Amino acid sequence: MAKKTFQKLSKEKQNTIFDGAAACFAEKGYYGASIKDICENADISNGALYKYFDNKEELFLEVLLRCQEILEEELYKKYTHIENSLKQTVEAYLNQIIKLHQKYPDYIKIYSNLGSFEADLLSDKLNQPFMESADYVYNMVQEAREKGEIKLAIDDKELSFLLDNYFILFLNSLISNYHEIRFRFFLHKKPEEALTNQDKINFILQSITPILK
Amino acid sequence: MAKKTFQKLSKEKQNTIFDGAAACFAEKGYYGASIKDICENADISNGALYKYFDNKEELFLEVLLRCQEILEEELYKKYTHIENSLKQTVEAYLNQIIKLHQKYPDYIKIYSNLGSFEADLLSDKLNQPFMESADYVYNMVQEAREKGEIKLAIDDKELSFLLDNYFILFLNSLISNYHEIRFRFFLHKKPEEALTNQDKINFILQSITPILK
Amino acid sequence: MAKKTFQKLSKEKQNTIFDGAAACFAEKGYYGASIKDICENADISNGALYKYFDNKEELFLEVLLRCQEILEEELYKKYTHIENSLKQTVEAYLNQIIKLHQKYPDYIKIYSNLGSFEADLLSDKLNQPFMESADYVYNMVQEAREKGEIKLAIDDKELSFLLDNYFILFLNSLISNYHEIRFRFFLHKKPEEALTNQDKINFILQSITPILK
Amino acid sequence: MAKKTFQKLSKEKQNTIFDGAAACFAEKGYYGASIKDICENADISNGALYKYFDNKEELFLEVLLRCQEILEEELYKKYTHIENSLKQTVEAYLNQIIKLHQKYPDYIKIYSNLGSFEADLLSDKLNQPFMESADYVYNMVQEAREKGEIKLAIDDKELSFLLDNYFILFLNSLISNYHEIRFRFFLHKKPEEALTNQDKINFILQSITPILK
DNA sequence: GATGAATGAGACTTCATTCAT
DNA sequence: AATGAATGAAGTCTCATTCAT
Repeated sequence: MAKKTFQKLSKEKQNTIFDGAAACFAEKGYYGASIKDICENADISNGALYKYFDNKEELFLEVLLRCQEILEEELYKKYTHIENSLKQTVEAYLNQIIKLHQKYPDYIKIYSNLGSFEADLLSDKLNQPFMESADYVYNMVQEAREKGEIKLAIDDKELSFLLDNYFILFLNSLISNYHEIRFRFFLHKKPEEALTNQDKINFILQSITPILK
Repeated sequence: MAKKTFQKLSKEKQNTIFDGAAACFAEKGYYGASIKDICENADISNGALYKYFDNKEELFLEVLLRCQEILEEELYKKYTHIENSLKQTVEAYLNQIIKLHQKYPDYIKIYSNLGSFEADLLSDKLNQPFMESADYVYNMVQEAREKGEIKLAIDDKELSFLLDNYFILFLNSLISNYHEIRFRFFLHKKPEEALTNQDKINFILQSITPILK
Repeated sequence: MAKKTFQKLSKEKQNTIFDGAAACFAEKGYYGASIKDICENADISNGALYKYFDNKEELFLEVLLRCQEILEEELYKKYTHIENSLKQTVEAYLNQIIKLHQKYPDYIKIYSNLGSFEADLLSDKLNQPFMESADYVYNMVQEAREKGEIKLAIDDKELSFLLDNYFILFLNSLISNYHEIRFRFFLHKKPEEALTNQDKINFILQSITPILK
Repeated sequence: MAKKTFQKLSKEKQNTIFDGAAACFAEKGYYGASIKDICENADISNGALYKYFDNKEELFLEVLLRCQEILEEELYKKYTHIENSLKQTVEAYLNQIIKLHQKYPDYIKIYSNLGSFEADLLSDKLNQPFMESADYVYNMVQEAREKGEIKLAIDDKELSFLLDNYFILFLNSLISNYHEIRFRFFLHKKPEEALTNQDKINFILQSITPILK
């Protein structure tokens, strides 16, 4: 946990610091990001950082918690209920992921790489994994079930897993070149053709259509 | 490309070196892995590494190529045809992923993190992204279609994307704590309950059953 | 240019660092001098050096500027006017070169080797070559001409070049074994005989006598 | 001294090796030149070098001896007698220096930097300094004296020193940017004006004219 | 509490030299 | 005799962290 000194700072200042750190971690990863760069990005002195956090690892963990906070605030809180159909909710959710990525690209990049090296390295320190997304999707499916929207004889758990897969890999495609190319492959896009986010959304919506009534 | 000196080594020695390097890259990522550690792991002297590769980056790229080679040899070559039903093929493929992971955990970890920081950093050097998997799955679906196995009114591209999502996220669950917990969540496993790979396979097979005849 | 951190140091500390570096560069040249040795000589930590200068090359250039500064302060500023005869001025100048060499042997050695490998290597970085000496000697001759001291029908440019040759090669004899032996040869000194600086000065003065009235 | 293995090689091969080494030493100095580069330049294997010479230092010393040999063969042997006047001999000698430099630029660069760092470092190993040039010039003056060519009341030793200064600094101007600029300064050449070797020769000849009859 | 200079271990890479083939 | 792969010490430079001000 961050030191008291840090907690006395204004929320605004705290977020400025997290933003600077997130930018560095997103660009180069945990090991690649240097304290010097982070301090410059966060607009604080080298010494100040060590007044706020014990060390680099603690700072990284705090940035991860800030990720969680952002997802909570910007994604899950906004979609507690299905307004219309499941299909529309899925579309809205995918669009919200895009907005989220536009607003917080660095945090999203860090989050989506959680499965990667560094996160595992620190996983024993991260008490509660980020299962908000999964939880949210499960609720989404349950509501749709109640509204009788689901045609296919598929279990709620299975369907929510299936949908969450789309969300995870769509998010990855915003961040990783590899996943962008993977979408491009399955959409049969030629190298010279543009691939828009709307193309990907349409593809996903098309994919789930036969599942729904 | 690796230097001549490296190519003169026996395939066995070459692989020993790749294995040592892969272990380090898998554990700590590109930036976190040190040349010193790599050399100790690979059982070569510090200087020798630089007789074999121009620098750390080239070594990493060569390890990625070795990943590709392993996947090619151990996964795709073995499943060119659907022997029985699509469902059985999916099951066999998932089991093959497990075997592959048991035999080459480090390479698989590196591969599955390709979407991450470092890989993107080097992505312009990686000429051909790893789309073998996607290609393989697409063929799998086409064959199933010809055999009239698919019930759901879903496009080949869409279904193969859906299946490939399972493969990717199943593979991730072997490697990343986060994805393991995610499976656990969707399978409604309690913290004290064990989660076996067979559980995950059954869950996936169950999920795709309504899609098939 | 040196970094701010360096410029904040006291002049004394700055010169201590330059002195340490100069000693190493004088002894082993640019490539031969190691950062480790330089830091030990300069009594600073390895890391500190890189807070002061971007890299070894910049440090070397700064040492060269310090050379220039020393020559300016200790040689040229002190002899702006011919007090007595040209001959006496030449003698005084040669003696001043000796004092300078005694006080700053390392800087003088570096300066006198400016024509050498490394300096040329860095010559595009050295904006203004060290032509102070040449300029000074030219003024010396002009003043002597005005005072009617020159007998020989020789141009000012030619005479000043001739004199500057003596100064350069006298300075070299203080530093380089080769040039010391060369003096010894022309003075017909036997191996067992001592060769003093005064011998060399007398020889030069004797040489220019027939040129003067 | 080079090992027997080296001495068994043909003179041609020996010189090829010296040439390659000289090119490296001339470009980067003793410490800056690497054995790897030298071997590539000399077109021999890394191991062969150590069959021919004990180590880098010995190789460097042998290259210096080759310098001496070249000077001997190409400069002093060709001018044992004054054919015409001293002035013409000086001119011929300066032109010969140019030719020598064109033919053996690397050796000449090394030679002219003898006064520098590395040479001193190794000076105790260099048994006989290179006084051939000085000796040659002294003879030149003695012959001129006998022929009654010298007007100025100057001693042979002094005049030969004076002349040798010209030769040394003219040679330096072919090699070092610093000495080139120095000539430019004394010749009052503007930065945009070209400075040819003939300009420098004329300047020197003009300078010595008043000394001669 | 905040600064940023200082530290020295450790990063990647190159080096002169040795030695098995 | 010749090769060039192997060595590991040492090169320059950066790093996370500490500490005097």
